[in-house]
Amino acid sequence: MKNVRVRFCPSPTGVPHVGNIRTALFNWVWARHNNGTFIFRIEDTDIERDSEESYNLLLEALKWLNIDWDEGVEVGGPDAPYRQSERYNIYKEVVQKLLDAGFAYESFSTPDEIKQRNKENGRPEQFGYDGFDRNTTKEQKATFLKEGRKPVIRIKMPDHDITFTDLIRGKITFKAGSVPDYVIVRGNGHPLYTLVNPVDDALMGVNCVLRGEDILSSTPRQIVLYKYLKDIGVNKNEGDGVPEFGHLPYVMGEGNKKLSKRDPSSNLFLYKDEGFLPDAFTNYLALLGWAIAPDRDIFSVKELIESFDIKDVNPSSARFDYKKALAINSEHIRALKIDDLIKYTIPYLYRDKIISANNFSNLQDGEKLILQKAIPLVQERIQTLSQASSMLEFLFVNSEQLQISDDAKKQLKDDFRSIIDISYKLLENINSWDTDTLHNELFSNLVEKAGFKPKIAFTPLRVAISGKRVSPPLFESMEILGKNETLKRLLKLKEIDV
RNA sequence: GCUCCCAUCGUCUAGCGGCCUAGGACGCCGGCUUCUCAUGCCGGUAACACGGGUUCAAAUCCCGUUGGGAGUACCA
Repeated sequence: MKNVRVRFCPSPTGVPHVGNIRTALFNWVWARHNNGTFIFRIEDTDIERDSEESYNLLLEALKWLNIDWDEGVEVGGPDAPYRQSERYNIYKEVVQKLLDAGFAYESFSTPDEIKQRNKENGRPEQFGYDGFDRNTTKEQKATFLKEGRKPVIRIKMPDHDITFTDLIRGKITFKAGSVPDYVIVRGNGHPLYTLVNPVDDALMGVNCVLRGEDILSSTPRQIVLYKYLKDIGVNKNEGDGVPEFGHLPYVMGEGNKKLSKRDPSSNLFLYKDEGFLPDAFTNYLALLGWAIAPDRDIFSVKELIESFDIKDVNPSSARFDYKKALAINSEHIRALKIDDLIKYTIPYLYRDKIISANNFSNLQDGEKLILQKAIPLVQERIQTLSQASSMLEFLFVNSEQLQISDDAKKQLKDDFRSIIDISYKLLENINSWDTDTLHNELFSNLVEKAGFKPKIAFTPLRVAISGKRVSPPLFESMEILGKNETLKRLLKLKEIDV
């Protein structure tokens, strides 16, 4: 098998987008599956919109999902630099060669003139450029330059059909004449994406291009350029120099629209902040357009890499379903070993000011102990890591700080004080303070002897202990809090106004 | 307008001519378990867009229609 060389080449604008990152993921997985090379290049030729902040967010995004790269920004490589803003000399040279070979030409027509000509010839406005300047003579050129015109540079498109085999969609043919001669360099000398993307892929020997289907229709013109680049000797790829293409289906948002940058749910960091596990999010992303088996959809990154085949990717677009993503995340959380779950949860608890440090070893001993006992209690109850904060907060405050929610107060029936009384007297005299004893004693006294229904008996205790209507298991929570604190909380509830 | 892509339950998908009275997952609705909430287990709901072919046989192949989407920039 040939050495697969794929790349991810975003332009650093805005915050990392779920659809974009899915593209990065599929490239990365395909590289790893084939023991190939994953290149990370930055396409920052749009001075207006690109930002350094956005670049850093891109790094952070890939780091979060554990997507690493073999060549590219930060790590370097044989084809450095990997930021296009640092490669202008290269492009300048390539353009000159294309011009010399007659594959590209200077075009002096202004947009208005093109529009005007289309109108005069009865062509629709969207027809685009008409090839008018292909044969500009030296004299005409001199006149134009004297007029102060600055030409753009266009690629000469051939007049035959262009066919390629898409890895995901099969054979695709574009009719001759459907793609006009397109601009590769602006009038001000600034190279455009249309040039730099194929040029860098050619120079870096990228032989497999996996990208969103939104650029499917620009593939024919790129194919032409790859061939020209091969002819002028700036294309490392074998054969005619054209890489393989695979156009990934869209990730859709609400309605039938591509998940847009404006849609808040497209922001990758939303999921990080909510506490999606990186592997779980990767799992879900991979499910958008691909399946590991007919009857399974939970898998590890390792399994993904082993099983992934770009040819199995579904060509139709997929909707991002938050609830399904949540369900996948929940399953991953439940499958975690306790120590790992603690490790993953700590940053969120720290962020929410529940605990005092950002990693386990810097925590106070008491906090460590609580976490080790409490995390198993919430493992089956949280769907995201950040949910642990609100669920566990009551274990990290004292009885004075504990808030009793209105929702919890509503659960209290008239006789709750007597239940608290009985419980208090009972618990006061318990010496072995563990879950089983607490359960047995409270159950036999409140339910069996006093005749309360379990739900009636334990609700006031739950409210007293957790301050909430819903909490982790009651007796376990009491054990973690300890006798002293538990009794204080019972007293506190007794004196509350409802 | 022109070019190109897409089409199985509400959603993500399995299916690549017979194993399909279409399988799984999420969601939703019931039930059981139960100290709340979850988990777990059991059950239910629900789809091949339409019309023509090809074939002994079509969700699967071909054509058309309809519907969705993208491109048609001196953005990427």
